[in-house]
Amino acid sequence: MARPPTPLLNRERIRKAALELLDVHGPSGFSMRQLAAALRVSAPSLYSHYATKDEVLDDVVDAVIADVDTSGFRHGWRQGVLTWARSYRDALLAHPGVAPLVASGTQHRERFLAMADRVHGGLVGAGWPSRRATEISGAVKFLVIGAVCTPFASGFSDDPSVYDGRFPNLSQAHRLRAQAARIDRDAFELGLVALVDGLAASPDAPP
Amino acid sequence: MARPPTPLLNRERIRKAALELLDVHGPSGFSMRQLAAALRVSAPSLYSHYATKDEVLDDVVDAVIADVDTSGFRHGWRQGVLTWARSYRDALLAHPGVAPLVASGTQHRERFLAMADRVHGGLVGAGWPSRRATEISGAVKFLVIGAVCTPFASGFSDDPSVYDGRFPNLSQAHRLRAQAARIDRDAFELGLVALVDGLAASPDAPP
DNA sequence: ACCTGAACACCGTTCAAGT
DNA sequence: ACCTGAACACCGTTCAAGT
Repeated sequence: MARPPTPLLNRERIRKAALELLDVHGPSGFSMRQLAAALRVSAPSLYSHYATKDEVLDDVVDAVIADVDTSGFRHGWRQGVLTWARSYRDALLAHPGVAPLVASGTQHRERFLAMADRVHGGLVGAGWPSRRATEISGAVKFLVIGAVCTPFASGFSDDPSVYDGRFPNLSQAHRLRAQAARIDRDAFELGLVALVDGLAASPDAPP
Repeated sequence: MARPPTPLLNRERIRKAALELLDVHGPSGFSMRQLAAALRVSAPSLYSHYATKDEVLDDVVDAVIADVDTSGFRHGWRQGVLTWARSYRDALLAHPGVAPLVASGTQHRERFLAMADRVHGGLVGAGWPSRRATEISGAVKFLVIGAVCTPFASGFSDDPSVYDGRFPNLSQAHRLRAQAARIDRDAFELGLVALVDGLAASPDAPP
Protein backbone atom coordinates (compact mmCIF):
# COMPACT_ATOMS: atom_id res chain seq x y z
CA MET A 1 0.00 0.00 0.00
CA ALA A 2 2.15 2.83 -1.25
CA ARG A 3 0.92 6.42 -1.23
CA PRO A 4 -2.65 5.78 -0.05
CA PRO A 5 -5.34 8.30 -1.11
CA THR A 6 -5.62 9.61 2.44
CA PRO A 7 -2.27 9.68 4.32
CA LEU A 8 -1.90 7.07 7.02
CA LEU A 9 0.31 9.26 9.19
CA ASN A 10 0.79 12.82 10.30
CA ARG A 11 2.96 14.41 12.97
CA GLU A 12 0.15 14.59 15.50
CA ARG A 13 -0.73 10.91 15.24
CA ILE A 14 2.93 9.99 15.51
CA ARG A 15 3.47 12.27 18.50
CA LYS A 16 0.50 10.87 20.40
CA ALA A 17 1.51 7.27 19.76
CA ALA A 18 5.05 8.12 20.82
CA LEU A 19 3.88 9.59 24.14
CA GLU A 20 1.74 6.52 24.78
CA LEU A 21 4.64 4.21 23.98
CA LEU A 22 6.90 6.17 26.33
CA ASP A 23 4.34 6.09 29.13
CA VAL A 24 3.81 2.36 28.83
CA HIS A 25 7.31 1.05 28.12
CA GLY A 26 9.60 3.83 29.30
CA PRO A 27 12.45 5.44 27.38
CA SER A 28 14.43 2.19 27.05
CA GLY A 29 11.46 0.42 25.50
CA PHE A 30 10.93 3.14 22.95
CA SER A 31 12.15 2.57 19.41
CA MET A 32 11.21 3.81 15.98
CA ARG A 33 10.37 0.26 15.03
CA GLN A 34 8.07 -0.21 18.01
CA LEU A 35 6.48 3.14 17.32
CA ALA A 36 5.89 2.17 13.71
CA ALA A 37 4.39 -1.15 14.80
CA ALA A 38 1.98 0.63 17.15
CA LEU A 39 0.88 2.75 14.20
CA ARG A 40 0.65 -0.36 11.96
CA VAL A 41 3.18 1.04 9.56
CA SER A 42 6.72 0.21 8.51
CA ALA A 43 9.55 1.94 10.37
CA PRO A 44 10.93 3.97 7.46
CA SER A 45 7.49 5.55 6.98
CA LEU A 46 8.10 7.66 10.06
CA TYR A 47 10.96 9.39 8.26
CA SER A 48 8.50 10.98 5.86
CA HIS A 49 7.30 13.08 8.81
CA TYR A 50 10.25 13.35 11.18
CA ALA A 51 13.91 13.51 10.21
CA THR A 52 15.18 11.63 13.26
CA LYS A 53 14.09 9.83 16.39
CA ASP A 54 15.29 12.78 18.46
CA GLU A 55 12.96 15.06 16.53
CA VAL A 56 10.02 12.86 17.47
CA LEU A 57 11.02 12.91 21.13
CA ASP A 58 11.54 16.67 20.97
CA ASP A 59 7.98 17.10 19.81
CA VAL A 60 6.67 14.87 22.58
CA VAL A 61 8.53 16.91 25.19
CA ASP A 62 7.14 20.08 23.68
CA ALA A 63 3.56 18.81 23.98
CA VAL A 64 4.02 17.77 27.61
CA ILE A 65 5.57 21.13 28.52
CA ALA A 66 2.50 22.89 27.14
CA ASP A 67 0.68 22.19 30.41
CA VAL A 68 3.12 24.16 32.57
CA ASP A 69 1.53 27.15 34.28
CA THR A 70 3.46 30.42 34.41
CA SER A 71 0.49 32.64 35.20
CA GLY A 72 1.19 32.82 38.93
CA PHE A 73 3.48 35.82 38.58
CA ARG A 74 0.35 37.97 38.48
CA HIS A 75 0.21 37.39 42.23
CA GLY A 76 3.83 38.17 43.00
CA TRP A 77 7.10 36.41 42.35
CA ARG A 78 6.70 33.95 45.24
CA GLN A 79 3.39 32.68 43.94
CA GLY A 80 4.75 32.74 40.42
CA VAL A 81 7.70 30.52 41.30
CA LEU A 82 5.59 28.15 43.41
CA THR A 83 2.95 27.70 40.71
CA TRP A 84 5.52 27.29 37.97
CA ALA A 85 7.59 24.73 39.88
CA ARG A 86 4.59 22.67 40.98
CA SER A 87 2.92 22.55 37.59
CA TYR A 88 6.26 21.82 35.91
CA ARG A 89 6.77 18.87 38.21
CA ASP A 90 3.18 17.71 37.79
CA ALA A 91 3.43 17.80 34.02
CA LEU A 92 6.55 15.66 34.00
CA LEU A 93 5.35 13.35 36.74
CA ALA A 94 2.31 12.54 34.60
CA HIS A 95 4.75 11.22 31.98
CA PRO A 96 7.80 9.88 33.81
CA GLY A 97 9.38 8.60 30.63
CA VAL A 98 9.60 12.16 29.35
CA ALA A 99 11.56 13.54 32.29
CA PRO A 100 14.99 12.23 31.24
CA LEU A 101 14.41 13.70 27.80
CA VAL A 102 13.84 17.13 29.30
CA ALA A 103 16.95 16.76 31.41
CA SER A 104 19.26 15.83 28.57
CA GLY A 105 17.78 17.94 25.77
CA THR A 106 19.32 21.19 24.67
CA GLN A 107 15.82 22.59 24.58
CA HIS A 108 15.81 25.11 21.83
CA ARG A 109 12.12 24.43 21.28
CA GLU A 110 9.63 27.24 21.17
CA ARG A 111 7.69 26.25 24.22
CA PHE A 112 10.78 25.95 26.36
CA LEU A 113 11.95 29.37 25.36
CA ALA A 114 8.46 30.78 25.87
CA MET A 115 8.34 29.30 29.36
CA ALA A 116 11.81 30.59 30.25
CA ASP A 117 10.88 33.99 28.87
CA ARG A 118 7.73 34.30 30.96
CA VAL A 119 9.45 33.16 34.13
CA HIS A 120 12.36 35.53 33.63
CA GLY A 121 9.95 38.35 32.83
CA GLY A 122 7.90 37.59 35.92
CA LEU A 123 10.92 37.71 38.21
CA VAL A 124 12.39 40.86 36.71
CA GLY A 125 8.96 42.49 36.70
CA ALA A 126 8.73 41.81 40.43
CA GLY A 127 11.99 43.61 41.04
CA TRP A 128 14.70 40.95 40.93
CA PRO A 129 17.89 41.96 39.09
CA SER A 130 18.18 40.18 35.74
CA ARG A 131 21.21 38.22 36.88
CA ARG A 132 19.46 36.98 40.01
CA ALA A 133 16.35 36.12 37.98
CA THR A 134 18.44 33.84 35.78
CA GLU A 135 19.93 32.10 38.79
CA ILE A 136 16.55 31.67 40.45
CA SER A 137 15.08 30.14 37.28
CA GLY A 138 18.04 27.80 37.16
CA ALA A 139 17.85 26.74 40.79
CA VAL A 140 14.12 26.02 40.61
CA LYS A 141 14.57 24.11 37.39
CA PHE A 142 17.31 22.02 38.99
CA LEU A 143 14.97 21.11 41.83
CA VAL A 144 12.15 20.16 39.47
CA ILE A 145 14.31 18.12 37.12
CA GLY A 146 16.01 16.35 39.98
CA ALA A 147 12.70 15.58 41.64
CA VAL A 148 11.35 14.11 38.45
CA CYS A 149 14.40 12.23 37.18
CA THR A 150 15.43 10.48 40.35
CA PRO A 151 12.61 9.31 42.57
CA PHE A 152 14.36 9.52 45.91
CA ALA A 153 12.49 7.24 48.25
CA SER A 154 11.90 4.52 45.68
CA GLY A 155 15.65 4.18 45.30
CA PHE A 156 15.77 2.32 48.56
CA SER A 157 15.24 -1.38 48.96
CA ASP A 158 12.10 -2.74 50.58
CA ASP A 159 14.04 -5.55 52.17
CA PRO A 160 14.89 -4.51 55.77
CA SER A 161 17.78 -6.98 56.00
CA VAL A 162 19.69 -4.89 53.48
CA TYR A 163 20.15 -2.20 56.12
CA ASP A 164 20.31 -4.20 59.35
CA GLY A 165 23.49 -3.53 61.22
CA ARG A 166 25.42 -2.03 58.38
CA PHE A 167 23.42 1.17 57.96
CA PRO A 168 21.90 1.93 61.36
CA ASN A 169 20.50 5.30 60.32
CA LEU A 170 18.55 3.72 57.51
CA SER A 171 16.98 0.99 59.62
CA GLN A 172 13.52 2.32 58.75
CA ALA A 173 14.43 2.88 55.14
CA HIS A 174 12.41 -0.04 53.86
CA ARG A 175 9.32 1.86 54.92
CA LEU A 176 10.32 4.56 52.46
CA ARG A 177 9.38 2.53 49.45
CA ALA A 178 5.83 1.93 50.58
CA GLN A 179 5.22 5.67 50.76
CA ALA A 180 7.68 6.67 48.10
CA ALA A 181 5.34 8.92 46.14
CA ARG A 182 4.32 10.90 49.21
CA ILE A 183 7.86 11.23 50.52
CA ASP A 184 9.11 12.39 47.13
CA ARG A 185 6.39 15.03 47.06
CA ASP A 186 7.09 16.13 50.63
CA ALA A 187 10.81 16.38 49.91
CA PHE A 188 10.09 18.47 46.83
CA GLU A 189 7.67 20.74 48.69
CA LEU A 190 10.07 21.17 51.60
CA GLY A 191 12.85 22.07 49.21
CA LEU A 192 10.73 24.42 47.14
CA VAL A 193 9.27 26.33 50.08
CA ALA A 194 12.61 26.53 51.87
CA LEU A 195 14.21 27.83 48.68
CA VAL A 196 11.56 30.51 48.17
CA ASP A 197 11.71 31.47 51.85
CA GLY A 198 15.50 31.66 51.66
CA LEU A 199 15.29 33.85 48.58
CA ALA A 200 12.75 36.15 50.22
CA ALA A 201 15.16 36.65 53.10
CA SER A 202 18.11 37.56 50.87
CA PRO A 203 19.43 41.17 50.85
CA ASP A 204 18.44 42.05 47.28
CA ALA A 205 14.98 40.52 47.44
CA PRO A 206 12.14 42.72 46.21
CA PRO A 207 9.17 43.20 48.58
CA MET B 1 44.49 -16.36 22.38
CA ALA B 2 42.15 -18.31 24.64
CA ARG B 3 42.73 -18.51 28.38
CA PRO B 4 46.07 -16.69 28.50
CA PRO B 5 48.44 -17.58 31.38
CA THR B 6 47.89 -14.19 32.97
CA PRO B 7 44.30 -12.89 32.61
CA LEU B 8 43.87 -10.01 30.19
CA LEU B 9 40.98 -8.48 32.10
CA ASN B 10 39.73 -7.84 35.59
CA ARG B 11 36.88 -5.73 36.96
CA GLU B 12 39.13 -2.82 37.84
CA ARG B 13 40.64 -2.54 34.37
CA ILE B 14 37.19 -2.77 32.83
CA ARG B 15 35.74 -0.18 35.19
CA LYS B 16 38.53 2.32 34.50
CA ALA B 17 38.26 1.90 30.75
CA ALA B 18 34.47 2.27 31.02
CA LEU B 19 34.79 5.56 32.92
CA GLU B 20 37.25 6.85 30.35
CA LEU B 21 34.96 5.86 27.51
CA LEU B 22 32.02 7.58 29.20
CA ASP B 23 34.03 10.74 29.80
CA VAL B 24 35.21 10.94 26.22
CA HIS B 25 32.17 9.81 24.23
CA GLY B 26 29.28 10.29 26.64
CA PRO B 27 26.57 7.78 27.56
CA SER B 28 25.24 7.48 24.00
CA GLY B 29 28.70 6.64 22.67
CA PHE B 30 29.24 3.95 25.26
CA SER B 31 28.78 0.33 24.22
CA MET B 32 30.11 -3.01 25.32
CA ARG B 33 31.66 -3.42 21.92
CA GLN B 34 33.45 -0.08 22.09
CA LEU B 35 34.56 -0.86 25.62
CA ALA B 36 35.94 -4.20 24.50
CA ALA B 37 37.74 -2.52 21.60
CA ALA B 38 39.36 -0.02 23.97
CA LEU B 39 40.62 -2.96 26.01
CA ARG B 40 41.74 -4.77 22.83
CA VAL B 41 39.50 -7.68 23.57
CA SER B 42 36.39 -9.20 22.02
CA ALA B 43 33.02 -8.04 23.34
CA PRO B 44 31.88 -11.34 24.88
CA SER B 45 35.04 -11.43 27.01
CA LEU B 46 33.56 -8.73 29.20
CA TYR B 47 30.82 -11.13 30.23
CA SER B 48 33.35 -13.28 32.06
CA HIS B 49 33.65 -10.41 34.56
CA TYR B 50 30.32 -8.58 34.48
CA ALA B 51 26.92 -10.15 33.92
CA THR B 52 25.44 -7.16 32.08
CA LYS B 53 26.24 -3.72 30.75
CA ASP B 54 24.20 -2.20 33.58
CA GLU B 55 26.44 -3.95 36.09
CA VAL B 56 29.49 -2.32 34.54
CA LEU B 57 27.85 1.10 34.67
CA ASP B 58 26.75 0.49 38.25
CA ASP B 59 30.34 -0.12 39.23
CA VAL B 60 31.48 3.04 37.48
CA VAL B 61 28.88 5.08 39.35
CA ASP B 62 29.97 3.51 42.59
CA ALA B 63 33.58 4.52 42.02
CA VAL B 64 32.66 8.11 41.17
CA ILE B 65 30.47 8.41 44.26
CA ALA B 66 33.39 7.37 46.43
CA ASP B 67 34.69 10.96 46.29
CA VAL B 68 31.62 12.48 47.95
CA ASP B 69 32.38 14.12 51.29
CA THR B 70 29.94 13.60 54.17
CA SER B 71 32.33 14.63 56.92
CA GLY B 72 30.98 18.17 57.26
CA PHE B 73 28.32 17.15 59.77
CA ARG B 74 31.05 17.33 62.41
CA HIS B 75 30.62 21.09 62.15
CA GLY B 76 26.83 21.18 62.34
CA TRP B 77 24.04 20.20 59.97
CA ARG B 78 24.32 23.36 57.84
CA GLN B 79 27.98 22.75 57.09
CA GLY B 80 27.26 19.05 56.65
CA VAL B 81 24.61 19.67 54.01
CA LEU B 82 26.67 22.32 52.21
CA THR B 83 29.78 20.13 52.05
CA TRP B 84 27.83 17.08 50.98
CA ALA B 85 25.90 18.87 48.25
CA ARG B 86 28.95 20.64 46.83
CA SER B 87 31.19 17.60 46.78
CA TYR B 88 28.37 15.49 45.35
CA ARG B 89 27.94 17.96 42.52
CA ASP B 90 31.70 18.25 42.00
CA ALA B 91 32.10 14.50 41.78
CA LEU B 92 29.42 14.19 39.11
CA LEU B 93 30.49 17.31 37.26
CA ALA B 94 33.95 15.78 36.87
CA HIS B 95 32.27 12.94 34.95
CA PRO B 96 29.20 14.39 33.20
CA GLY B 97 28.44 11.13 31.45
CA VAL B 98 27.88 9.47 34.80
CA ALA B 99 25.21 11.90 36.02
CA PRO B 100 22.29 10.45 34.06
CA LEU B 101 23.23 7.02 35.36
CA VAL B 102 22.96 8.23 38.93
CA ALA B 103 19.62 9.84 38.17
CA SER B 104 18.03 6.77 36.65
CA GLY B 105 19.63 4.05 38.76
CA THR B 106 17.80 2.40 41.61
CA GLN B 107 20.94 2.75 43.62
CA HIS B 108 21.07 -0.23 45.87
CA ARG B 109 24.82 -0.08 45.81
CA GLU B 110 26.82 -0.07 49.01
CA ARG B 111 28.33 3.33 48.60
CA PHE B 112 25.00 4.97 47.93
CA LEU B 113 23.50 3.47 51.01
CA ALA B 114 26.57 4.38 53.05
CA MET B 115 26.30 7.97 51.85
CA ALA B 116 22.56 8.15 52.57
CA ASP B 117 23.16 6.61 55.98
CA ARG B 118 25.79 9.14 56.99
CA VAL B 119 23.73 12.09 55.78
CA HIS B 120 20.62 10.89 57.55
CA GLY B 121 22.64 10.22 60.70
CA GLY B 122 24.21 13.65 60.52
CA LEU B 123 20.87 15.40 60.26
CA VAL B 124 19.18 13.38 63.01
CA GLY B 125 22.25 13.75 65.21
CA ALA B 126 21.94 17.52 64.85
CA GLY B 127 18.36 17.39 66.08
CA TRP B 128 16.19 17.12 62.99
CA PRO B 129 13.26 14.71 63.27
CA SER B 130 13.86 11.56 61.23
CA ARG B 131 11.05 12.37 58.85
CA ARG B 132 12.39 15.85 58.17
CA ALA B 133 15.89 14.45 57.74
CA THR B 134 14.62 12.19 54.97
CA GLU B 135 12.92 15.08 53.22
CA ILE B 136 15.99 17.29 53.51
CA SER B 137 18.21 14.56 52.04
CA GLY B 138 15.74 14.19 49.22
CA ALA B 139 15.45 17.90 48.47
CA VAL B 140 19.23 18.40 48.41
CA LYS B 141 19.66 15.36 46.21
CA PHE B 142 17.06 16.72 43.80
CA LEU B 143 18.99 19.97 43.53
CA VAL B 144 22.30 18.20 42.93
CA ILE B 145 20.93 15.75 40.37
CA GLY B 146 19.05 18.46 38.54
CA ALA B 147 22.11 20.70 38.49
CA VAL B 148 24.23 17.95 37.07
CA CYS B 149 21.80 16.38 34.59
CA THR B 150 20.52 19.50 32.95
CA PRO B 151 23.07 22.23 32.45
CA PHE B 152 20.79 25.24 32.58
CA ALA B 153 22.58 28.03 30.82
CA SER B 154 24.00 25.86 28.05
CA GLY B 155 20.46 24.92 27.04
CA PHE B 156 20.08 28.31 25.42
CA SER B 157 21.12 29.13 21.91
CA ASP B 158 24.13 31.29 21.20
CA ASP B 159 22.40 32.82 18.20
CA PRO B 160 20.82 36.11 19.35
CA SER B 161 18.34 36.12 16.45
CA VAL B 162 16.57 33.16 18.01
CA TYR B 163 15.25 35.44 20.75
CA ASP B 164 14.85 38.77 18.97
CA GLY B 165 11.34 40.07 19.23
CA ARG B 166 9.70 36.81 20.16
CA PHE B 167 11.19 36.42 23.62
CA PRO B 168 11.94 39.94 24.89
CA ASN B 169 12.92 38.82 28.37
CA LEU B 170 15.59 36.52 26.98
CA SER B 171 17.15 39.12 24.70
CA GLN B 172 20.46 38.70 26.52
CA ALA B 173 20.15 34.94 26.66
CA HIS B 174 22.81 34.30 24.05
CA ARG B 175 25.32 35.64 26.53
CA LEU B 176 24.37 32.81 28.85
CA ARG B 177 26.14 30.20 26.81
CA ALA B 178 29.48 31.94 26.94
CA GLN B 179 29.41 31.84 30.72
CA ALA B 180 27.33 28.71 31.07
CA ALA B 181 29.54 26.97 33.60
CA ARG B 182 29.67 29.96 35.92
CA ILE B 183 25.95 30.64 35.71
CA ASP B 184 25.15 27.00 36.39
CA ARG B 185 27.36 27.09 39.46
CA ASP B 186 25.88 30.37 40.66
CA ALA B 187 22.35 29.05 40.20
CA PHE B 188 23.25 25.93 42.16
CA GLU B 189 24.91 27.93 44.94
CA LEU B 190 22.00 30.36 45.16
CA GLY B 191 19.57 27.48 45.38
CA LEU B 192 21.63 25.55 47.91
CA VAL B 193 22.23 28.47 50.24
CA ALA B 194 18.63 29.66 49.97
CA LEU B 195 17.44 26.14 50.74
CA VAL B 196 19.65 25.80 53.81
CA ASP B 197 18.69 29.30 54.99
CA GLY B 198 15.03 28.50 54.49
CA LEU B 199 15.42 25.27 56.46
CA ALA B 200 17.23 27.06 59.29
CA ALA B 201 14.29 29.46 59.55
CA SER B 202 11.68 26.68 59.76
CA PRO B 203 9.81 26.10 63.07
CA ASP B 204 11.25 22.65 63.84
CA ALA B 205 14.85 23.52 62.98
CA PRO B 206 17.46 22.56 65.56
CA PRO B 207 19.83 25.32 66.72
C1' DA C 1 38.59 -19.86 34.45
C1' DC C 2 38.93 -16.91 30.63
C1' DC C 3 38.89 -15.77 25.97
C1' DT C 4 37.26 -16.43 20.99
C1' DG C 5 34.17 -16.20 16.60
C1' DA C 6 29.62 -17.03 15.15
C1' DA C 7 25.01 -16.11 15.82
C1' DC C 8 20.35 -14.14 17.48
C1' DA C 9 17.27 -10.60 17.99
C1' DC C 10 17.32 -6.19 18.11
C1' DC C 11 18.51 -0.89 16.85
C1' DG C 12 18.39 4.05 13.66
C1' DT C 13 18.56 5.34 9.22
C1' DT C 14 19.12 5.26 3.98
C1' DC C 15 17.59 4.18 -0.42
C1' DA C 16 15.55 2.60 -4.60
C1' DA C 17 11.09 1.42 -5.95
C1' DG C 18 6.20 1.83 -6.16
C1' DT C 19 1.73 4.81 -6.60
C1' DA D 1 4.04 13.21 -1.37
C1' DC D 2 3.92 9.06 1.20
C1' DC D 3 4.64 4.37 1.95
C1' DT D 4 7.22 -0.15 1.20
C1' DG D 5 10.96 -3.98 1.62
C1' DA D 6 15.77 -4.56 1.51
C1' DA D 7 19.96 -3.25 3.30
C1' DC D 8 23.87 -1.08 6.19
C1' DA D 9 26.18 -0.46 10.27
C1' DC D 10 25.41 -0.85 14.59
C1' DC D 11 23.59 -2.87 19.45
C1' DG D 12 23.49 -6.49 24.08
C1' DT D 13 23.92 -11.00 24.94
C1' DT D 14 24.34 -16.23 24.37
C1' DC D 15 26.78 -20.17 23.25
C1' DA D 16 29.77 -23.76 21.75
C1' DA D 17 34.52 -24.24 21.28
C1' DG D 18 39.25 -23.67 22.54
C1' DT D 19 43.14 -23.72 26.29
